[in-house]
Formats: sequence, C-alpha cells, structure tokens
Amino acid sequence: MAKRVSTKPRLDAGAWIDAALAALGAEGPGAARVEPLAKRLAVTKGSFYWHFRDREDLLCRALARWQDSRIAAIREQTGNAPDPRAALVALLDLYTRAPNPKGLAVELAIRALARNHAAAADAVAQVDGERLARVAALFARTGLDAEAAQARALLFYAFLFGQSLLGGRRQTARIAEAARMVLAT
Amino acid sequence: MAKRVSTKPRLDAGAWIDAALAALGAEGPGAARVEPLAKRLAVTKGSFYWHFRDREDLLCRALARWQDSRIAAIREQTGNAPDPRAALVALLDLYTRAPNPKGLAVELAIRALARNHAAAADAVAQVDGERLARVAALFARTGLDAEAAQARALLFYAFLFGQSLLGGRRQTARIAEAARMVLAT
DNA sequence: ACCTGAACACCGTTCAAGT
DNA sequence: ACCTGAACACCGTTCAAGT
Repeated sequence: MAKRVSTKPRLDAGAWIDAALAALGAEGPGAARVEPLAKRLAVTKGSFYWHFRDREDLLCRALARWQDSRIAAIREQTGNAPDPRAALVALLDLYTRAPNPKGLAVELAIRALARNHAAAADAVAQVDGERLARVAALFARTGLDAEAAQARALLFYAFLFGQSLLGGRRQTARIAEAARMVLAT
Repeated sequence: MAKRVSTKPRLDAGAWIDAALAALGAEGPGAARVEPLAKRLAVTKGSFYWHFRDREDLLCRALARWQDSRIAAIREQTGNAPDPRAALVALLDLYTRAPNPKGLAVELAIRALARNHAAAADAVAQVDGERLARVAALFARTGLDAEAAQARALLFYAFLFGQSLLGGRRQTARIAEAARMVLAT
C-alpha cells in the first residue's frame, strides 16, 4: 500500500514555535502574529488555539525555547576551552563578523521585546547571567582577578550587542580594532 | 467677552508627532498606532488622515524630528567643550546612569525599528555618523591619532547602547568600571 | 486529538459630509 | 482648514461543529 503523499501533517506546538522565532528574526519584535503564521503553516488560525491559549502563550513558549538553546550554546562554547583567550576571540568573532549570524536578528528582536514584556526581560536576564558568568570565567583564566574579569565580561557583551545596534556603513577594520581593546590585547 | 474654556484646540501635525514619539518610548517600536493615539488626543482616527497620508507618513516625520533633535543635541554637547575628557565622561554618564534618561527608550525603539524599516535605519545612520565624528574628535583632542580616535569612538557608542541592552540586575559598579576601560583611563 | 468556519472586536484606511 | 461618522479589510480570539 502506497504511503499517502502530501497529506496534511497535523501540526504540533513546536512547528508554531519554530515559525514564531523565524518571524521574530525576519520582521522584528512585533511579528509572530497568529494569522500570518497560520497562512505560512497552511492551516486556519482557529487551529492555533488548540495548541496555545493565546498569542502571549506562544511568545512565552518561544522565549523558553530561545533561553534554553542560548544557555546550552554558551555552555558548549565555553565548556572545555583549552585556551581561554582563543575562546574569547572566537565568541567575539561570531557576532562582529558580517554577514551577521543567523541568530542575531532573533536575539535583537527578543531584547527589544524585553523592554516592554516581563517574560522576555526574564529570559534575557537568565541568558545574560549565564553568559556573563562564563565569559568572566574565561577572563579570569587569562589572569585577571574576579572583579576585573566581571567588568571585562560586561564590556565584552555590551560591546558585542551595541556594535550590532550601530547604524551606518559597517566599519569592519574599526570594529576589529575596538574588539581588540575589549580583549585588552 | 469670556474666552471659551476647554474648546477643542484643533490639532496640528506636531501634536501627533509628539504623541507618536512618546508612544514609541513607552511601548516600543510597534506602538505609535493610529487609533490609540487618536484616543489619547481625544479626536477620531479619521482626523489623523487630514494631517498624514498614513501611519508610515507619521513614522517618517517622527523619525525626522528625532534625527534633527539628536544631531542638535550632540553638537551642543560637544560644540565648545573646554576639556575633551570631561565632555566624554559627561556623555557616557548620561546613558549609563540609572534611572535611564528620558530619551533612551525612544532611541532603543527607533534602533529596533531600524532593523526592519529603511527610513528608521537611515535616521539612525545619520545620527550615528554625527555622533561618531564628534566623539572621535574629542578623543583626538586627548592625544589619540585619527585612526585610534575613530576606533575609540566606535567602542564608546557600542558600549553605551549595548550596556542598555543587557538584562539582569543593574551592576552599577561594574558598569562604571567598564566605562573606565572605554575611556582608557 | 486536531482542525475548520463563522462570528465578533479592534485598528488601519477611505471618503462623503459637516463646521 | 480641520474634523466626524460610517464603511470595509485585517487580525486576535472564541466556539460550535467536523474528522
């Protein structure tokens, strides 16, 4: 018996969440709207409300998925780095290179959301806490004392996200030079 | 003859633009919506369309007003500073102090908008261009050569905005310490 | 268990009509 | 010149009904 081709593959919540995060990245913090998402997934918007209480519910679950994935990522990136300085350079490179990494747009949309959305602010705080701790630990391994390492980690992430917020033509050489100052090379 | 009290003071476009910028600051880049604004201004939304072609038109004129005011501000703040280092410290202080300055929320909303809105991206680019040039000039006056001054200016603004994007509890002492590194004190 | 289809409220936009 | 009021389209939300 032939397996049915192009049968409608009843969705699970994960498909909506994936689509929501993609929409946030592509269109900013106001995106992830029910009807456009339904159109993209080729179902009626009514079906959305089987999987989610409302749009807010979708947002919260997308935020939870984002938070988990970013915390897993920073742990993997810093977990057993043989050379702390090389690990720091690699991390900075990830975000300061053009073209921007795939996840940066989602991250900036979520940070924008965080200014007016408590759940988003909380997810960002969790992720930043883990990242700052991990990066501070790397700086400490390069020889800085605990306080100096924390301040460096703060400078590291402030620069990293601030640089992605700056308008105008991308000044690659100057960004690299500023990154060098952040690493105190 | 008594002057009429509480007569409806027919609005001009400026009133809508003021309200739009306030809404952006208070509710983020998705705010500045026609009907809520009309409610706040106590007119029908139909009257909006006398002053503006559409919501996009309002946004563009609000962006123009923001751009002009920010460029005027940075010129005033750096125009004839007797001590370049003191001027840099004062500028950094403006944005790194808690509570955040009134204009920061508007600025972050516009920067979020800029990722998906060409006119906003252009306004941000104009403002950043002027700010980077002015702050680079201050760094140059402290003794840096032109290239180093530009890189410092980039680090300065990247840190300034990035720091406002970081979540979690505000670490005032560490922000001050990181700011010191930015100024290379 | 998962989805459709119709309903209603909210907001962007248009426009004829008022003052 | 500036505004109202009614109309319509779009999207969030609900819900009875289908499979």
